[in-house]
Amino acid sequence: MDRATDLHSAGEGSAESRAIVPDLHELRSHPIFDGLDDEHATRLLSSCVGLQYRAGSYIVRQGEPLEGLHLVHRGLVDLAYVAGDHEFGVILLSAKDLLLPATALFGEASIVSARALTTTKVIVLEPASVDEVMSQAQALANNILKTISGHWRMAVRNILDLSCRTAGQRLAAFLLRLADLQAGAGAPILPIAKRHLASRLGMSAETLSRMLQVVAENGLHLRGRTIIVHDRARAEAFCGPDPYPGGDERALNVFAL
Amino acid sequence: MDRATDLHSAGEGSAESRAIVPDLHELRSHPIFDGLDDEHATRLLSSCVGLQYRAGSYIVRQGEPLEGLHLVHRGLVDLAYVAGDHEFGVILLSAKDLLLPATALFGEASIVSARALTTTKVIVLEPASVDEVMSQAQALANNILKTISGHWRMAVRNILDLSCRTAGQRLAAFLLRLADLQAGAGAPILPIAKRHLASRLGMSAETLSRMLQVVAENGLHLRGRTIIVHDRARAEAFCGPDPYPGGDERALNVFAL
DNA sequence: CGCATAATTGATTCAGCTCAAACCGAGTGG
DNA sequence: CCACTCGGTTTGAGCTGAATCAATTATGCG
Repeated sequence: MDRATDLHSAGEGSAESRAIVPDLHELRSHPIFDGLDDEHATRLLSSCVGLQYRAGSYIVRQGEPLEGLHLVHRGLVDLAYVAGDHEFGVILLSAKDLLLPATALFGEASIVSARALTTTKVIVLEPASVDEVMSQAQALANNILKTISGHWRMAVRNILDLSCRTAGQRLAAFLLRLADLQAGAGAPILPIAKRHLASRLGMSAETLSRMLQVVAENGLHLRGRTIIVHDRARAEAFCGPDPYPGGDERALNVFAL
Repeated sequence: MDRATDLHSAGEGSAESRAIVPDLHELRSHPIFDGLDDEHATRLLSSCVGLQYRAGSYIVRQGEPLEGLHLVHRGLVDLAYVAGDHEFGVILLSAKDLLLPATALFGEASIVSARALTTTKVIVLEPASVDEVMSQAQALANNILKTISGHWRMAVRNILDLSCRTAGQRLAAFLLRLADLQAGAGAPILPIAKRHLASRLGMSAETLSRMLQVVAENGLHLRGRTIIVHDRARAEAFCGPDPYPGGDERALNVFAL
C-alpha cells in the first residue's frame, strides 16, 4: 500500500491528501478500542496511517472501494451522491466517527462519495490488522457493530425527516441540535457552507436561504455563522412532531450531524 | 419471559401473536449461522421461540424496545413510523431478514414500528444466548455486522431515491426489481396492498395510483396484482439514472424490499 | 483591488399533496 | 340470490411547498 509509503516519506502525498503522523496516545482512547486489550490495540495502532485532506477534496468517490477502516479524527466529512451538477447529501461525519465502515469491511464499492468539508484528518487502520484483531478479540467487532447500528438509526431518521417534515422544520431542528451539541463551548456556530447544509437537509440552496428567514421569525437566527437561539420554545414548536426523541446516536458512538 | 411460556403452552399467545414451533433444521441453514460451529448454533437454536402474526398486527411499536434477536422466517414486515393517520414507510423486510437487530442488541427503543403485512412467522433468539454466543464465537458477530451493514446501505439508497428520483421513477424501479427478484417463479406479483407500497415509496396512495398509469405508458404494467414487464428497456430508461447498480444487498444477507 | 465563489432575492413552474366524490370487489346477512 | 356495507382504489379539482431559472448582491481570497 502506498499509503504506508506516504507515511514514512513524510510530506509527500497524493494530489488530495497529505500524510501526517497520528497521535497514538489520543487515538487509544477512541471508543472503537473500548474493552479491547492493550495487545490488540497496539497491533491496530502500530499499523495505522494518518492522512490530511484539504477542504473540498475527496476521500472516496462513489463506486470506489475503500481500503482499511477509516476514522475521522478532525474535521467534517460529507457523505453525498454527486450526479452532474447536483449533489445529494446523506450525512455529515464529524470527529470520532467511522467513515463508511461497512464499505471498508466488506470490500464493497461505496454507494456515496466522501468529501472533506473542512480540513480533515483521517486515521486509516490497515485491513490486515483489522481482520486479524476482529477474529481474535470480539470487543472490536462489537464496537463496530454498535457504530454501524448508530449509522443505521441516523439514516432512518433522515428518511423520516425527509418524508414527514417540511424544509423549514428540518432546518430548524438541525440548527437547534447543532446549538445543543456545542453548548458550553461559547457561541454555537454553523461549521459548514450553507450550500452543503442545504444538500444535507435535502433542499436547494435557494430554499435554504428562504427558510432561514422563516426560521428566524420563529425565534432561531443565523447571523453570519453564529446560531442564536432567541426563543427556544417557539423554535421547538415550529420543528413539529419530533419523530425521534434523543436526536443523535452518541450512545452508539456516532457523532454525525 | 412469557414468550417462552407461550411456546410451551402451545396454542396460547398474545392478542397479536401466536406461538408456533420453529423448524430448527431449516433454521440452521440461515445465513446468520454461517461459519458458526454446531455447538454454538445448537445453543442458539435450542433457546429460540417462534411466533406467528396475522396481517396487520404489530410486532413492535415505535418507542418500545425489542427483546431478543428477531428473524423474519415467512411473510413480509413493514418498518414504518406512524403519526396520526399518516404512515411513513422505511423498508419492507422479507423472509430471512433480521428484524431491527440494532434495536434488539443494544436495548434501545425502536425508532419505527414493525407490522406484519402478510401472515408472518418470526423466530426469536433469546438475548441471553445471543450475548453468550456473540462473546464466544466471532462468526455470529460478523454475520450480524454484515447484515446491519446491508441495512445501512438499503437505508442510504432510500434516502437517495427520495431526494433524486421522482415518485414515478421510484415506483417503476421498485416494480422492476420486484419482478427480477421473482424471476423464474411464474408471473411476478405485488405481494402487498397498494397503500403500503405507497408508504414504502414515500408517496400518497393517490399519487401511487396516478403514477401507475404513467409507468404503464412506459412499458410496465400492473394488472390486478401481477406485474407485467412489457417493454423493459423503456421502463429502465424511465427509471432515470440509477444511483445504485446492484439493487439490493443480498450479498450482505439482506433480502428487504 | 478585482475576480471567483457563495448567498440572496424575485418570478415562475411543477410535482405531489389534500380533500372530496365516485367506484369497485369481497364479504355478510336478510 | 341480492342488497348492503365497508375497505381499498381510482379519479378529479385545486392548492402549495419547493425546485428552477435568472438576476443581483455579498463575501472571501489571491
